[in-house]
Amino acid sequence: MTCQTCLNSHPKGTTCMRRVPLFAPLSLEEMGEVQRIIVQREYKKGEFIIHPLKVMQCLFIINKGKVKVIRPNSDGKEQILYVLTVGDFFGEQALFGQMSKDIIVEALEDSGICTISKAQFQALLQQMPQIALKMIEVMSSRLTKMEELVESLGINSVDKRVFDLIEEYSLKFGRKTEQGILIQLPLSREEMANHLGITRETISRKLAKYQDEGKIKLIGHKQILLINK
Amino acid sequence: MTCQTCLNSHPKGTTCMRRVPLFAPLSLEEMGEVQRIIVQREYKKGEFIIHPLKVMQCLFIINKGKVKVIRPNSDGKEQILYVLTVGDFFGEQALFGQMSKDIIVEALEDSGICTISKAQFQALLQQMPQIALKMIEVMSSRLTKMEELVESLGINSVDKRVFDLIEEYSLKFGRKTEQGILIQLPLSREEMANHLGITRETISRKLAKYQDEGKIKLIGHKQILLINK
DNA sequence: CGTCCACTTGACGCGGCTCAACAGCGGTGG
DNA sequence: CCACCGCTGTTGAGCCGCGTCAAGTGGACG
Repeated sequence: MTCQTCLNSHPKGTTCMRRVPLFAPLSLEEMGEVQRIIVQREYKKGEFIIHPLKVMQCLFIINKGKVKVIRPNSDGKEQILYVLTVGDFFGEQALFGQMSKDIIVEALEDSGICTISKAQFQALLQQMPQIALKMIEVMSSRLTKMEELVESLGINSVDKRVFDLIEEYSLKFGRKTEQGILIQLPLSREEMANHLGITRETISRKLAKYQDEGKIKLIGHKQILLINK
Repeated sequence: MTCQTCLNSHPKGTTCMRRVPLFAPLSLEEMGEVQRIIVQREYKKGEFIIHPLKVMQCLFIINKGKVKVIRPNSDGKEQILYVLTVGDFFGEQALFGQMSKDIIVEALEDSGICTISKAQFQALLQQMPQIALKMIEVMSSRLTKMEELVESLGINSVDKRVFDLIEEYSLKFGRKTEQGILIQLPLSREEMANHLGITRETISRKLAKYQDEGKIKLIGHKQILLINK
């Protein structure tokens, strides 16, 4: 199956690949070539895309939706490493040796994921070296992001960690309104807690505190208004 | 200045570059080419190699010694991200946009560092695409390492974090003896604490506890014997 | 409209941080 | 060579914040 969604959503032949940073440096013609080896799959919310039990050596590129990347540990806890969204890729670790087996990627909403097999992606890298350079760039910024998370977990107070997360989400998932920035939360309370290395109860209390202080306004469980100062 | 140490330590023309994973896929001839554009510098223990004040856009490759990579934060605390040693490289983030300005790299002991300027390294990547692939591989494993650290900081107890660090160092810096594995610590107590997101006092107490439990034996401040069970 | 699960809120205990005093070590200068 | 000083590490006491356990609430979704 070729990338139906891609083709469908851009009937004139231009593709959704323009939105994927990894392929940004390619010419239209080259993109067409890549397009032909892409296979798209749909995943329902909650479905596992990568899981220790079903091994799939592919590069995955998000075409629609959001996913979370998790490291589960032995006693049932989960560390959420990333929330990835349209244009992001994952699965590259498995393609370059060094795959740390127990990584789980799960769809946060109904998602469309384009996949390229290991063999074909390696051929692609040989054929279009620009992709390799772009890949280094993206991995470099992901590394920076992980380093920031390490810093946050290592030295920031819980209070700062939680508020920093809200500010990060306001940039990525926020929309400006008159009263402030309205944020569509990609994660539940428990998931946010699992990202910040704290418990669900603690994050509840912190959010309640910020609301008392007039910094934010909680709207249901899935939206936060970050109030202008 | 060309890479004096490299040339000196291998008078017959073979180079120390064989020990650098990044250049492992190159032929001898290609290594010679790379050798010619490398500039080596010596750093004293405690000297800064990368620092916000002295900007240097280079790729750095460790030829001798050890360095620590730090993220300092506004209120004086330091998060130690990595301890790098012979064959490792750093500085690549600054070469691919996205440089998070406030990273510090400091020599843990007298070190010899080979540098390649940004322009020359980019030319190298064009000319020898194998290097780009190897670079992706190394960055992928460094990413995995950071993800492990995030997991550790996020969900492991302090007790487990400290002991895991000892076990990690036993693999990297340990030497087998009759009584157990003798570890040459690359970091001081305070630095280990800054790596694990805890305080110097806490790590002292944990180590004392492990010694009481017969798991380790403290030898001065710079060695630990990890006792066989 | 009803059910259920995620979220909220409270009480309590423990672990690691803070502050403080002291010991050990290395470096420096007389 | 030793005396001094500063820095790092150790140990103790007390406190505070987050985790845990438990009960109650509300929103999301069928």
